Amino acid sequence: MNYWLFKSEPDVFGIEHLKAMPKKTDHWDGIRNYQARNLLRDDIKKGDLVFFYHSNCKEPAIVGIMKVTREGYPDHTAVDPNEHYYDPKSDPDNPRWYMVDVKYVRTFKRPVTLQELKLKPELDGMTLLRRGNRLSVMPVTEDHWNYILKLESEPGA
DNA sequence: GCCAACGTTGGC
DNA sequence: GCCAACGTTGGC
Repeated sequence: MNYWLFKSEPDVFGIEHLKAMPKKTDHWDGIRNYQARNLLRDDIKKGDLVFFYHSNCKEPAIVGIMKVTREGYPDHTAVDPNEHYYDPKSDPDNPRWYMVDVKYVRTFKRPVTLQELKLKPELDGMTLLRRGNRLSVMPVTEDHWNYILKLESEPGA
């Protein structure tokens, strides 16, 4: 079992949106970055746990946990011209982009903010904190995962 | 295959 | 709204 972190803009699709979906489940579509695509296609497995991260907002933070319920399969929004993330170069017979299904597990007792994460020497080297990092799907080590859960249980920063 | 131009991400 | 970082595109 592995751990991951997915970014999403709360104004577009936040953790509350996922919670409100039928079966609290949705597909994580729209990823158009090859490195992230490879993770979705090859490495992210059913049962893996994922931090839900709110990006590009007032208070960037890890806000909860979801679980992978279906492993990588072609992202159909890439071949639909009506979709915002339509990619005209993606061939329906040779899918370029992949997605997984995720299910809402729980919302954190409090958001663990980016600002707070940056202060912790225990999290040095975490992909999310790397300068200039723009990956929207990334791995989280087990140590970092457990440490962040511990932070959640402590009083706010 | 190099690299400048351009577009996007995302924190601040 | 600014801008640094970085991925992608396309001319050569």
